[in-house]
Amino acid sequence: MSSVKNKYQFEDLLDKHQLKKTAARLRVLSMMYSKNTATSQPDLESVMQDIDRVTLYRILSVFEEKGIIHKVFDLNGTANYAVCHSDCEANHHHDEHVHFNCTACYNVYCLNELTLPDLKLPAGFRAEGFTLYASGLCPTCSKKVS
Amino acid sequence: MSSVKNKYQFEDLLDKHQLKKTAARLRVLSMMYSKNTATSQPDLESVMQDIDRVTLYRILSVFEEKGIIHKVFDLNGTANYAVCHSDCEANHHHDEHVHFNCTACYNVYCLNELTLPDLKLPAGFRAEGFTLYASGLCPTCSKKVS
DNA sequence: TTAAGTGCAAAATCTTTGCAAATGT
DNA sequence: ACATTTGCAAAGATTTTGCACTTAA
Repeated sequence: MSSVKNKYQFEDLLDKHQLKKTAARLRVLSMMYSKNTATSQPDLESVMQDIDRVTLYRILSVFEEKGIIHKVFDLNGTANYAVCHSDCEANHHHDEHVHFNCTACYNVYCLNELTLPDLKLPAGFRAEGFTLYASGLCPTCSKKVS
Repeated sequence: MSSVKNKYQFEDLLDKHQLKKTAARLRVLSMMYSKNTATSQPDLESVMQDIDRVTLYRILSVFEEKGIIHKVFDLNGTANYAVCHSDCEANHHHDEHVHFNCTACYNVYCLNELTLPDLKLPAGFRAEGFTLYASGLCPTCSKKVS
């Protein structure tokens, strides 16, 4: 997966969704693509202190509507946002993957390469989507402990 | 599973955890055991309007600490609480089961009878717990639609 | 030029904290 | 009687809304 993108690809991405290419949006995109973990509103705020808190809320919100990012809740119930992959459509996300929440650093990893095993639900339940949350130690924190 | 309990069993449960048997706590227990879905703070508030909002927060909080209930977040990131089963210990919950979140009525069902299939994580990740969230239509809402 | 996006102020929620009064044991 | 629990008020935190100013196209 080509998670590394340059400035022009971010601009294209915004174009594609009929969003204006503002500095704030480009910075948010650039930050989110540079990390392999999901980003929360507090994360964004602390990194981009010169951008208004409300603007960040609105950027996350419009990116989610357009299907550029998707939302995932961590162990504390805080919303974290991660970039979507090509098969994500607006409001119909391919979030059927595994999220890993580290209990030490609280980072949320999207493990896109894993597929969920099939699962039979009790009679009457009609499942449309699945998300598996795993929690424990991520590679980085795992090293520090052992 | 004997999810139906009477007044005396709730009192025993509180006793066991060295909690005083107050009217508010007994009512919360009774409500949570009578449902097969998880309960959110807003749920509780609307049903028990005569009990102070803060008291409900504190009851949920102490029940969770003692391992009487466990927390699960629904699709909207709202905390929902469900009664724990016998193998739940304080701060070490057996929540390795499947949660089903209905997209129509937003109820959260704990499907305790299902076990999670094994899953291999990428190198470096040390998983301690798993929770699978399924979303779709619950039996009740499923009937209404078809 | 003008529609979209941003910043600021303020409102609306949600959650926590402190303390006095009430309750359970 | 005494420690716990509750209710109320108020503080904190988070998220949303309205509107004037700014910016991208």
